[in-house]
Amino acid sequence: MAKYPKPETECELNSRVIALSGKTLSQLANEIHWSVPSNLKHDKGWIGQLIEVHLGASAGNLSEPDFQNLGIELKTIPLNTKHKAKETTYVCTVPLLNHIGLSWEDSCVYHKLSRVLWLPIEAEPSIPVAERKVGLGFIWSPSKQQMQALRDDWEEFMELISLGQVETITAHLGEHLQIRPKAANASVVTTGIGHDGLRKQTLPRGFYLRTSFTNQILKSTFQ
DNA sequence: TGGTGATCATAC
DNA sequence: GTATGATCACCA
Repeated sequence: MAKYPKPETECELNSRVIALSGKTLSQLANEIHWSVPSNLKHDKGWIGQLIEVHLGASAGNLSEPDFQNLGIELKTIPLNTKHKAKETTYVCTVPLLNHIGLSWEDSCVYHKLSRVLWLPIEAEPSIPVAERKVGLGFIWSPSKQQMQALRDDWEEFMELISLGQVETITAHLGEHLQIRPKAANASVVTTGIGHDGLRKQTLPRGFYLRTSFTNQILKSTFQ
């Protein structure tokens, strides 16, 4: 029997989230005999994976929700001293090929964000990783307005991509969603559509949620 | 000092 | 390379 079996219901997941709130990362790491890195420079996904184990998320690299049976995606939110989101949130890879006719409802952004368990965690560099505390997580779905806003950004991006303008897209575009590189380094390439309409090797990119968007979610939840 | 562009680890 | 998990590092 696993020490942290997967939660069977949303209610059960919620109780576990409440149990995690207020705990430090060293407490959580000690429970599963993990050592705490002194910084996250070489362990950028460490906190996310630590939380996955504690909540009984299906570990692994499947392109499925973290809690498949519940259809819920887990996302940690790094907070600064003002308790605001410090970083943008990665959503998924940008489809650069075979996206013709792809509808919003069939997009990875729509699916990933339809139901999310947000878990705020202290992330000030001045606080040692071990002493950082987990906040109170909550399960969220986009409001009608948020959904429409995300859709508007997504459609704008997908139009540019289908016109072969991927390389003109910068992180400045998009009100709530943005597109930035998502790769091991700048020499990684994937196939996309060039400005001439032909296939072209280009840098893989991902969709990210701006901090203003996640902060809006935090505010409406905790105000 | 905040946001954009770049990068890190790991499984397959 | 792509998928998972994100934060780092630098420049405006």
